[in-house]
Amino acid sequence: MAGRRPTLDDVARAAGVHKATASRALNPETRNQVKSETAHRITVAARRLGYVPNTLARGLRTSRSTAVGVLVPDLTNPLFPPIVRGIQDRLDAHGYTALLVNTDNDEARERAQFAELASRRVDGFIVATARRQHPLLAEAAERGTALVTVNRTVELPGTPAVVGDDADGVAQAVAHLRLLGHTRIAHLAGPQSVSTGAVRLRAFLQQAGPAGGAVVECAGYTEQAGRAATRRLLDQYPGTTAVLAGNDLIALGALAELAARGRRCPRDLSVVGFNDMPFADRFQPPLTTVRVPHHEMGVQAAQLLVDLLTGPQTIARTVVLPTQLVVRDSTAAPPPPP
Amino acid sequence: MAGRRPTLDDVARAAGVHKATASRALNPETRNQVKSETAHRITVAARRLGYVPNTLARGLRTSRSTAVGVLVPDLTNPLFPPIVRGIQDRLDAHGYTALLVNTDNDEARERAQFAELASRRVDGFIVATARRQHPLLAEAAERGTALVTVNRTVELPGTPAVVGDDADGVAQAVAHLRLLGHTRIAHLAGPQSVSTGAVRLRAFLQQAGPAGGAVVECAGYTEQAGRAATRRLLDQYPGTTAVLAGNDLIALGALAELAARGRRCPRDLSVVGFNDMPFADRFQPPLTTVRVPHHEMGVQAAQLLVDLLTGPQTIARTVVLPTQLVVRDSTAAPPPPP
DNA sequence: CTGAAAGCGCTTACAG
DNA sequence: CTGAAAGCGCTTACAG
Repeated sequence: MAGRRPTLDDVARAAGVHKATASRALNPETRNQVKSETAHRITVAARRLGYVPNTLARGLRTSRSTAVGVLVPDLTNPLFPPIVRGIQDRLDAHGYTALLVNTDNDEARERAQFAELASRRVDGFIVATARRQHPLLAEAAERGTALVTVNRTVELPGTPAVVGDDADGVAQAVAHLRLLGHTRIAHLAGPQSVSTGAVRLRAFLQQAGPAGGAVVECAGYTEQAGRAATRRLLDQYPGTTAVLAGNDLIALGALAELAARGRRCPRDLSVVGFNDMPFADRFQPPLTTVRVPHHEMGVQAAQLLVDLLTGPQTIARTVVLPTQLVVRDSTAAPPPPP
Repeated sequence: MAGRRPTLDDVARAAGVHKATASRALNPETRNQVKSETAHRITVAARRLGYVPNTLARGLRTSRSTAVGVLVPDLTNPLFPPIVRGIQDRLDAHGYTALLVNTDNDEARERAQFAELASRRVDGFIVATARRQHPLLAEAAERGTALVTVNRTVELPGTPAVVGDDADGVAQAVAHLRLLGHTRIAHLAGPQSVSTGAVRLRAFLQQAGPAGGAVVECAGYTEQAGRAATRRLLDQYPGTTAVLAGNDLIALGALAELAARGRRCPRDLSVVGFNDMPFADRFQPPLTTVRVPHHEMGVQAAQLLVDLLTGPQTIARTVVLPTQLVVRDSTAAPPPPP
């Protein structure tokens, strides 16, 4: 658009030096290789001309794009903006840029987006779409692609991940419900194809003990799936007095189904969510939920990837971030038995 | 990361042709320039080798990055994910990629991010951070940078924009309140440095008529600013029975201040928001608000920019999208006078 | 400390 | 229809 941007050669000419010298002067890492007086002259010329280095040309030469691909299912799912923001913040601090794509939980779309990112030669990937079994990620890891998963894990040994301590979160939630007097606690489990769904269910079963609690699996982490699952739950296990939802959206579905049946939360049924998504405190009723540090998750994932990209031989770590139950108004003592 | 990706030359060699021919065969636009048998051989070789074209190299040569810079204040503001998603969806359809950055309403940060995008040679910008007076955008427009604003406008003649019909939205909201019987309607105006703040205020004053309604300006489109403004409003204009908030976050602040004073919505005060942000229907109380088609806004903004970038001499249009009042539970008839 | 040269991976007039 | 060559804007060994 702009009428030909000045190049390094333009700057060099203006400063009366060779473009190689200009390149060295303008790069902080090599600036000490040039006489400070010359460097200064070049800097001034660059500023005067409004020179903006061409990152693409630089990347072509160095085979590093300083760009990172970020895969999320859908940015409009309120879970992801804080994660993405955390990623961007930390990436920025290291001079990287995020290339963000949505997969809509569609494998074909995910492959297309992945190829698009690859064609832009991203240096690595931060993946929030991981399923436990994930051929695309397996292939990428096989090729030596730098890869970090966030919020979820993939069952690929050696793939670094940043996740919340979901098991502890479940334990806190169940303990809270027990303390209120609940004995018939059910779990609206998230999809078992995804690590969070599996981990939270396993933790629930462990907390529920040998007697066990009712479990209904949701088709997805959506309000609609949560509502459908709640329908089944209330029909099959009418004695249930408390529910631990796989996430906040599922909890929202439970609240909707409750309302549709003319039952009240928490009077008739206590509901605990998972994630503490934005504005969960403003819902009707304000939602008791397990807070997961999403922004920090993104920050750590970005840091992990940067370490991988720049470090000599960084060990692949998995970072587990603490979770915390936030008690609000959707939980209360169980109703007296009829 | 991956052990040297195959280049066009590798593909050409594998197919026994010159790389120029391979280039033509692999590009849909030039494929007809090569014998279809040869083209097929090249395509097969490319697939076999797992060839992924290098968009950076292509961009260097063609001086088109097929990337677009997108500026938002803060992705975690629930207003923006739908807009960004709309942008991405339409950009994708045209082979463009969005480079998304957050400015945090900080001018220095915005300049830094803008320069970063410029260094990545984005073909144009979609700007959701526009202020009415915006030196950075003025400079960019001056240089001939392709630019579209979304949701807000900048006072730069000839700059295309996609906005909601805010004036009509305000009219609908005020009419609704009037019909309920309200006569003392106040406006918690958004910041006047931003077009939405100014347009909605102007429309409100027009609807309020010569008698006028109370107006308090918020320092920002935030819950906190909304709460502070509500405090001033209730102190100075205790007779107010209904409030039109500059946006939903401001409305949320109003609800918070109300709750803190032990007053109820809608019984003591009706509140109308603006935007219909995600989950506004799940708030306590479900919020009456003016729906703005954010996803569509993003779609249209992306289309406008693509037109600008690819069209011969496209006229700069401004697109105004319809808004619609959504009546929920935060509005009711005014309380009987004491 | 600075310059000359090569090359990153493409595309595209220009020949043939 | 295909090839040879130049060049997009950088960086970086290699000389001097």
